[in-house]
Formats: sequence, structure tokens, C-alpha cells
Amino acid sequence: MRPDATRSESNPPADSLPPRRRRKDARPSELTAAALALFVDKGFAATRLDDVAARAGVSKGTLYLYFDSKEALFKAVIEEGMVAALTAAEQRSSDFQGSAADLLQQLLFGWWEQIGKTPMAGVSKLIACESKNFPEVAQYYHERVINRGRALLRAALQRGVASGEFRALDLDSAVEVIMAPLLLLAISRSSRCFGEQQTSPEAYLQTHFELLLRGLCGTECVPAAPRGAVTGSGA
Amino acid sequence: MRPDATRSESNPPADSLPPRRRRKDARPSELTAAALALFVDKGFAATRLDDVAARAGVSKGTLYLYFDSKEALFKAVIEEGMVAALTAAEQRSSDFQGSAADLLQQLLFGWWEQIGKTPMAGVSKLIACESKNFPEVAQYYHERVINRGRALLRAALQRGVASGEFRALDLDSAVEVIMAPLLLLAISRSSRCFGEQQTSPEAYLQTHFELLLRGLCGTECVPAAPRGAVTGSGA
Amino acid sequence: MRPDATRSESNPPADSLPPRRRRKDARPSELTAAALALFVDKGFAATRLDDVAARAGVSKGTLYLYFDSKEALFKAVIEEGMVAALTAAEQRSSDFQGSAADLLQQLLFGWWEQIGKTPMAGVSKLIACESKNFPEVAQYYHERVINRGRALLRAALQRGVASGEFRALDLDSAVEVIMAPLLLLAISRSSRCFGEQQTSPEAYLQTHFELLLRGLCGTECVPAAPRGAVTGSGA
Amino acid sequence: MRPDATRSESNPPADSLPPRRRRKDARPSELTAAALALFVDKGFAATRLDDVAARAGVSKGTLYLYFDSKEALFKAVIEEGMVAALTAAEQRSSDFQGSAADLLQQLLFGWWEQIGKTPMAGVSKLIACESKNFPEVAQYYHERVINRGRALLRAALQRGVASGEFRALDLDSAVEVIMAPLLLLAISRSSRCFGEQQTSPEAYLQTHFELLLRGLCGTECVPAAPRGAVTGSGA
DNA sequence: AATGAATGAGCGTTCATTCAT
DNA sequence: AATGAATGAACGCTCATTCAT
Repeated sequence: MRPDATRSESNPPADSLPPRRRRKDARPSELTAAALALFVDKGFAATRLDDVAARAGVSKGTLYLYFDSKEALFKAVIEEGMVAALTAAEQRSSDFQGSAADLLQQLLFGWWEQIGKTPMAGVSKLIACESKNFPEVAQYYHERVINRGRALLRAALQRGVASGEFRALDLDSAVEVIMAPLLLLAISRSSRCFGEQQTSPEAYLQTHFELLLRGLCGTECVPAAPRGAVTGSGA
Repeated sequence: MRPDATRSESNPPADSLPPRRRRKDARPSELTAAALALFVDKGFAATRLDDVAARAGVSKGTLYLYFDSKEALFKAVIEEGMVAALTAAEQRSSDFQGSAADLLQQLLFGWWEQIGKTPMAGVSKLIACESKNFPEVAQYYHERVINRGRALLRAALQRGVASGEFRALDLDSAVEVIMAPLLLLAISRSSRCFGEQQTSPEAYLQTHFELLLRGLCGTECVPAAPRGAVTGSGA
Repeated sequence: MRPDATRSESNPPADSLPPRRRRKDARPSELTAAALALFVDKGFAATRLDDVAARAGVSKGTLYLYFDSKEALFKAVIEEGMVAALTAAEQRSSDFQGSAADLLQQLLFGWWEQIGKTPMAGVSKLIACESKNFPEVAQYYHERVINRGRALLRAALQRGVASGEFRALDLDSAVEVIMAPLLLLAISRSSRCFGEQQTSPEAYLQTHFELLLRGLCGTECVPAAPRGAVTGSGA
Repeated sequence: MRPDATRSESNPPADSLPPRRRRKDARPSELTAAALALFVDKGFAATRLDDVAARAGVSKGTLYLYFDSKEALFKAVIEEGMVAALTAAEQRSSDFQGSAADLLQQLLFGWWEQIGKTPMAGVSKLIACESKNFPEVAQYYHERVINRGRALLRAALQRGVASGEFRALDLDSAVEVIMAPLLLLAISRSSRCFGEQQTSPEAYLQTHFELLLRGLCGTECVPAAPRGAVTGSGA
């Protein structure tokens, strides 16, 4: 019940997912889809298994044929989300030919098409909201999904820096700064908060991309030059 | 909801005032501080009032002397967060003299000093996680805090555009894109997820600011353009 | 409130039907029977649902499979009492052939047999004790049960008056005066108060009936009048 | 809390009231009056001491200056009711001169004037509703109040029988039958149930008295005579 | 495989009671 | 004498989990 996370965790924390697969093969994804929707909507603790079952059109008992517990259901939901995210990432990054800027654009908008605007975006909100209650799950998601995305971004940046397209900069920080608007967009859309969509996701992403391109390019932006002039002769 | 609640949460164990009276006045904010910490940690539904009471050093019944229900406590927590956020915002923006870039810097790092690195940052996570369960609260927070922050940012951008410091751009989208890393930083720190703090918040914010400054400046930033040409022929 | 609930409360421990199904059907009336007993004994507020459940041999949670709340359980108890009372009343009054006096006797003693000496008598106490807390329930009980009983009594009196068997009198008051000892007997037995049963219910009802018959008859009853003169100059 | 009645009952059950009088002398009857009203309205268990205190215009703590517990308050309420009832009874019965019928009338209507229509009538409801929870209190009330009333009535009846005014009859049953409409009237009025006062209390009592007088008088009411005739030639 | 009745531990809330002021 | 803040045991209700069918 209370996902305090340090009980009966007999699954090897290492590599492949736990061998608790007995009936997982037949596990209908209607159940995890229903669970994802409700977990995202109400949060893990506030979601009742009755509601999950009802939304999937089965009885509550049936859930237990496929998942050992509510917690197991949560993990399965995240797991499915991870698979989807990784699949999408593979599509986005496969042997891209072109400028670093184009690659960057491809990553941003590809993410939107394949994750951000799908129900999978809710997984980000789930991780954000429940990571304290399910540290291993969050940890695992991190290693496999977030870090993967980071690596993709980082490689793109590095390519640009190497080619002179982009200026030199703190790559690690930049990666996080670039991902943040994506993640927040996902969370926002799952929460219907942080701005009742004043701007469309596309405009938002476009602006993000434009700011980035300029921000990354190797030009001197002479920040010191116009400063004194502003208060004096500004509009 | 409860009025008298703007004290710090660190109560010196011995003081001049009679402890009964002192307690009575300080209680509400002691309780909301405890509640904030636990709500952020475990989420609203998974937080037990026993734990809130215990963390505040009172009995469970005492909570009900100050708050009518768990939900009322939640609302009070957000309300206190709003007060703090608005106060901080006012301090950051009051009669600033200087360039738009300096103002932008001031807003970003001022947010960090007065919100982001304090427990108040947790309020953002709370809103993100619980807004579906408390739509009116989220709505209200939006109107009073988020929109307020947006307005400050927007004014700063507009000042820069007017002075020629910044290029013309989609202000609404830009405001959201600029705030996103801040909000995600707050959520990240409250969730201990999205990157076990690979980079320090300061480096992260600094990179964000630098990318921004360049991204906003009025130069043509054609990829691979020769360096020297930029400042000369800006749009 | 719950539909399927008109069985006796004595369930034979072994039967032909599969016990699961048998239980499911019999549950509601087993629960209301247990609740009636305890509500009558301790009052509504002082009765714990644990005790009701325990008395019915189920767990506390099971109550909520059949009744939405303690209040709903209360209403169901009264409703069942209404059904029983109305059924009994119908049997007592259906196409009675005989004198008004006989009908009166039949009503009084029929009430005793079918209500007064059964657990249903407790419903009267419940209504008396809880009507302020459940005004709509009391109102409803009144309209459907008490008024029904009144109408039966009133019809019997009117028949006697019309036939000359009874003298003319204030029917409404008389109906209430006649019912009062029945209701008080029901309350008394449910409360084990108002006289630790000094006289048997049968003797009590017999005396009530005899007083009534004489009180209703059409003779002049001048105190200390000579016996013989009475039947002669009636009216 | 739970008035299970067999705990810390160290008061001699016999004659004078328990020596728990420490501050009883100053005990303001506003408190018991408020308690009486609320106990009658909501029942003992459903009455909150906050409400009693508020109704009496004092703080909750003050109640405990005068009463050791909620149960003690209840007992005090009944005690005061007993005193009032006994005082009233004394007035009604004091050396009455006149016929037994007149005495009967005096008792009935005197009860109404001095008990039935005063708030003291609520005590009867309290006893009826709570006697199972406070058996000793009910027992005591019975011995001192109900039995006292019974004795008065019984003496009146006996006087009438002895004088030939009334016929011989089962005195004990008659006493109960005669009191029943009074007690039910008291309960009815305290519960606002059993007939939203279709008839006025006065008409009700008058009818009761008239039925009684006729029912008690020594005439032959020839119940057997008109019986057969009814169905034959009745209206 | 699927159901849904049953369970019981757990939590939000109430309120009689206490006690420092 | 009077207050009202504080307590904690108790109760209504929920819901994850089990299991007989």
C-alpha cells in the first residue's frame, strides 16, 4: 500500500527487468493504458484499482491475474512507457545526415511527435510526482530513458561544437537546459496547469528552437556593448 | 485560509513570550511548513495527517484546531506559498535600473535565491502533481503567481525589444520557454529526479542565462557565419 | 433503499443452495436485523458499525457493500419496518366481518401479535428517539405507517358510530388516545423502562380494550348513576 | 464515553443521591437546562458538550467545573427533572377534596400544566431513549417518579372503586393504561413525531378523560348485545 | 480466465477530557 | 472561577487484496 519502496524488493536492481513475468506476456495493455491515464490524472495513491479495472472494462479481481499489486501495476506502466520512449528515441537518432542544427530540430520535434503529444508524455509527470515514493523506478527510468535522451542531445551538441556550428559551452548544463522545456511541456499537458496553453505546443517548441539556435551559435553577442546606451537613448 | 501565517518555521525552543501564546500564533505556519514538506515528498493523498502532526510536534487533533480538513490544509500550504512567491517577485522587480539583460539576470537568479532554493520551490511540484485533483487551487495559483511571474518576464523582454537590446520575437512563447527551466528545476529538486543533480543549479541557471542572452540578441546568427561579420550587419 | 430485503433473519446454517449465493441474497436483511436490534438498544449515534457487523457475523467493510452509509442503514431499517408493519396492518383489517367492537379488538390484539411482540416494535422507539435527527425519515414513516394505522382505527370507530354501537365522539382525538397505549407499550418493551413490566402485555391490552369498549359505548355514564337506568335512556 | 453503566458506579444505589456534591450547590441550572434541551433534541450520544456550553453561554471547560463528565451532566439533568416532577406531583395530590372523577381530572390536567407542557416533559423522552444506556438512572427515575405517579393514580382509582363511583377492575393495568397517553404525549411533543399534533393536547387529554370516565364507571355496557345486530342492520 | 463478495488494516475526522494560564 | 488550546482514543468509511466459485 504505502510504496515505501524497501519491502519485498527481491528483483535484481541491475540489468534486465525482474523475472516476475509469469503471465506478463498475455498482460493486456488495456490495463496499463487505463492505469496510465488514471495515475496521470489523479496520482498513484489517489487512483483506485476499481476505477482502473472499470476503465479497462474488466473486474477488479482480473487486475490481480496480471499484476501482483498496485505497485507492480505502476511499475508495468512505467516499463511500457520506457519501451515506447526508447523505441521513439531510436527512430529519432538513427543515422542522421545533416547539420547539427537540423539534428537538434529533428530531436526536438521528433520528441514531440513521438512522445510529447502522445499519452506517453504522462509518464514524465508520473516520474516527477511519484519518484520519491518509488525511488528505484525513478532511478531506473532515469538511467534508461532520461540519460538516453541526454546522450542523444549531447552528441548533437558536440557534433555542432566540433564542426564549428556551435560555440563551445558547458555541455552538461546545456543538455539539461534544452530538455527542460520539453519535460515541462509534457508535465504541463498532463497536469493542465502552468498555463492553460496560452501558446500552442508547436509555437512553443519553435520559439525554443529558435532561441537555442541563436544561443548556441558561435557569434559574439557583445552583451556589454549596448548596455550603457539603453537607459540613455532607448525607446 | 487561516490568516496569521507568515512566520519562519524555525522556532527557538525557549523564548521570552509565554510559550502558550507563542505557540498559538506560530502554529499555523509550523503546520503548513510540515505539511508542505510531506506533501512535496509523498504527494497529497499519500501523506498522513498523523505524520504532518508528528513532524510539527503536535497531536493529530491539533491540526483540526487550525484547519478544517486535509484539503483546507493543502489550500493553506499553497496560499502561504503564494504569499511568499509574490513577496519575492515584488522585491525582484521593484524599480530596477539597468539594461534588460541585467533585469533578466536579476529575475532568474533572484527567483533562485528567494524561491528556487527555499522550500517554497516545492509548491511548484505540488501544483504540477495535484492540479487535476484541485483544479480551483491550481487555477488560482496560476492567476496569482504564474501569471504574475509571466508578466514580469514579459515586461523585461519587451523593454529589451523596445530598446533594441533584444530582437523581436514571439513574446508569449518566449516567456514560457524561459520559465520552463526554472519550473523544472524546482520540480526536479523537489522530486530528486530528472537528473541526480549532475550540474549544480547555479551552473544550470548560468548556462540558461547565457543561452538566452545570445538567443535574444538582435544579431543574424547564420550557422557557420564568420565571426567578425556579426556585429556589423545586424538586422 | 436496497431492494432485495424481505427475508426472515433466522438463517439455517446449512441449506441446499450454494452458501455464497444464499448469503448474498439474505445479507441485507441479516444486516438490518442486527442494526435494528442495536439501534433500538443503544440508539443510532451510540451504535458502532463494528458491532452491527459483528452481530451479523460479517466484517465492517461488508456493511458498505450493501449500504452506502450508517444513515442509509438506518433508513433501510425503518423501511423494512414499514413493510412489515404495513403487511401486518393489511392482514388485520382485510375484509373483516363482525361488530365494530370485534374489529377494534382484532386491531389491538392483531397489532400485538404481529408488531408489538416482534422485534419490529423497536422501530417505534427508533422513530421516537431519532425523529429529530432524521426528520424526513420520521415524516415518511408517519405518512406511510402511523397514518395508515390511524386510518384503520378511525374506520373502525366510524363504523361503530354509524351503527349506533359507539357514541359520537371526537374521532381524531380518540384515535390518538387509543393508539397511545400501544405505542407506549412498544417503546416500553424496547426500552425496558416505564415499569418493569408490572403487568403482562396481554393484561394491559385487555384492560385497555375493556376501558375502551365501555368508554365508547353509547350510554350515559353519569357517575354514581343507578345501574339499571343506563341502557334505557341512552344518547 | 460509552455509558456502559457498570464502571465506577460507587454511589450507594439506595436512598439519597450520591455524595458527589462538591460544587453542586453552585451548579448553574443554565447548564442543565441547555443540556436538557440538547439531549432531548439530539439524544445523549449525539449531543456535543461544545454545543451545550455554547447554548449556556460558557466555554466547554467550564462545564467540567460543575460536572465530572458528560454522564454526570446527564444524571444531573434527570435529577433536576425528578425534583421538578416530584414537586409538581406534590402540588397535584395535596389533600384533594371531591369525587374520584374530579381527582382523576385534576391529576391528568395538573400533569399537563406542570409537566407535560413544560420542558420537563423532555425528561420522559430522555428516559425512554436512554434507559438502556443508563439503566440505574432509568431505574431510579422509575422508582421515584413513575411509581410515584402510579401511586397517585392508583389511589384515585381505588377511592372511586371504594365509593362505587368506579367499577372494580385490574388496578395495576388500568394505571398503566391511563398513564400511557400522557407519557406518549410527552414523548411526542419532545420528538415532534407520532402525529404532527393533529389534535391539540387539550382536546387529546379531554377525550382521554371522557373515554376514561365512561370506561371506569360501573354501568353495564352490554358489549354482547349490539354485536350481532351490527352487520345485519348497521348503517 | 474471470468474477465479485468479503476482508481488515488504515486514515480522516470528531469530541470528551485535561490542564496551563 | 473561567478559559480554550491540546490531546488521543474512537469511529465512520475506504480500498488494496484475497479467494471461493
